[in-house]
Amino acid sequence: MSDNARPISAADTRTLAAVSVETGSRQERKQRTRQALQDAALELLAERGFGSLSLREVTKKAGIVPTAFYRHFASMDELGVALVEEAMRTLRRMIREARSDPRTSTHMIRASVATLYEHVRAYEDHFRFLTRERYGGTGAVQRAIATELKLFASELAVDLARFENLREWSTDDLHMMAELIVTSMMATAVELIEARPRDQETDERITGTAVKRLRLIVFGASHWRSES
Amino acid sequence: MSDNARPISAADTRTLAAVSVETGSRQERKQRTRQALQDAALELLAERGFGSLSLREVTKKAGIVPTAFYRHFASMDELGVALVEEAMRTLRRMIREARSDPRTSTHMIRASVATLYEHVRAYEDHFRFLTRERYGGTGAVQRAIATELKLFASELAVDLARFENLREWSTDDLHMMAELIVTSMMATAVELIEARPRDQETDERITGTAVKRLRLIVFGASHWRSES
DNA sequence: CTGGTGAGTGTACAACTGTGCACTCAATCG
DNA sequence: CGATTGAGTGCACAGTTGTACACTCACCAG
Repeated sequence: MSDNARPISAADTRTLAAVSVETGSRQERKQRTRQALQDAALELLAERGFGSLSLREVTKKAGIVPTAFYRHFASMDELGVALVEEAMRTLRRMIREARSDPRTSTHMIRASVATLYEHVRAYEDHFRFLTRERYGGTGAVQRAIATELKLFASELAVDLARFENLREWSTDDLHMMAELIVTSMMATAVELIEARPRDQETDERITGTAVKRLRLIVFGASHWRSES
Repeated sequence: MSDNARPISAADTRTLAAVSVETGSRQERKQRTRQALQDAALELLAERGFGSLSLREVTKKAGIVPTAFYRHFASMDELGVALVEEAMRTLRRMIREARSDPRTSTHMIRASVATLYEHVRAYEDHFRFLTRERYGGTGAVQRAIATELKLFASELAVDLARFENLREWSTDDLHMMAELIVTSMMATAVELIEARPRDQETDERITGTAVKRLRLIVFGASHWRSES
């Protein structure tokens, strides 16, 4: 493209690692660079897929030399799995919060969407990563997300089983409904992240649609008649 | 260009292009190589994301030299957009078929899922590409898919407006429902493509869940009460 | 028949890729 | 305390990347 001498900024974009004052025990510092690698990757993943992410880029942004990467992960795939775990921890924290005050279904939906909204805005990188790589990913990363998300849906199914309208539902049907809800929430997350322009009005339109969508699903559930 | 000991098979994996007998007019042959490029990309995309796809790989598989790529596309992004259009043509053909015999909602759902199933199996590459890059993609490709899919949902919303139960729905709500249906169908497509093991039983389980899911949405719609 | 057009070729190059190897030197252990 | 460990360094290498440039030569219009 341009005729600049430097192709890519050298090391001025480092995240943590060596730049941070060298304090703490050996283990602590190792843990910190490991986190720096994950942070760097997560940041780079804002505009590109995990598949098109190079080891060198990540280490450069993290502020370490390429070969030092292997002190923390055996491969990029392993980094990816670590990212899945980190992001899923965020997701689980979110559902725990949403679960903390059980009310009537209508208010609960609104409260849940509000909780989702706040978590998406607070942890955009995590949600972007999960939604991007859920289908777009490859190999270990995609598999890890699929597994975790299925587990996540199972937990939700257990919660759903406590509602009166759903008392007579089969486990399979509860699972189906839980997965539909999870997929809907992931779609909402994508819409929030990809939203343009980014103003209050747009956000309210998206969350409003999300509420309607969930309400539609719940209404469907209330009037469900299981048959062949 | 003789007995070079190259690491990767030279040109034995080519798709069409130069390998096909050189017949037809100039335009026809150009069109054929263009298609060969798209086919090659689509095939490579079975196991990797579009972002991590190199121009050289594609041209190698298509059976032409790298620099010849630019005779057909100005960039990889342009190839990507062409792929979106090709895949969307398949999607539209599918919905036209599903729309051809309108029946009662229950039977229509079953028929629609059957149509989806057949098209997914017949054009796996197209569906895999769309579902992968819908969220996982970047830049022009993701935008193109989002636009096309939104258009697609709009068409579906018009169809939905014809149903009696939905006569009084607002345009926005119909849109919301249509998008929910589209997302559900895309999820079904992913499940079918990613299905392991690949036997009749698994396929039936997936399509069965798809039917239930859609039925749940439609039931919800029937009992919907629009309010604040 | 003749000249121009343009799809495809071959060579070249600088940038970037993953990873092997030998190293430093501070934190930790016995 | 001295010995060991292991996170991070620097260099090296071969392979791949996008694309610039000059080219061939079958085709089609005149």
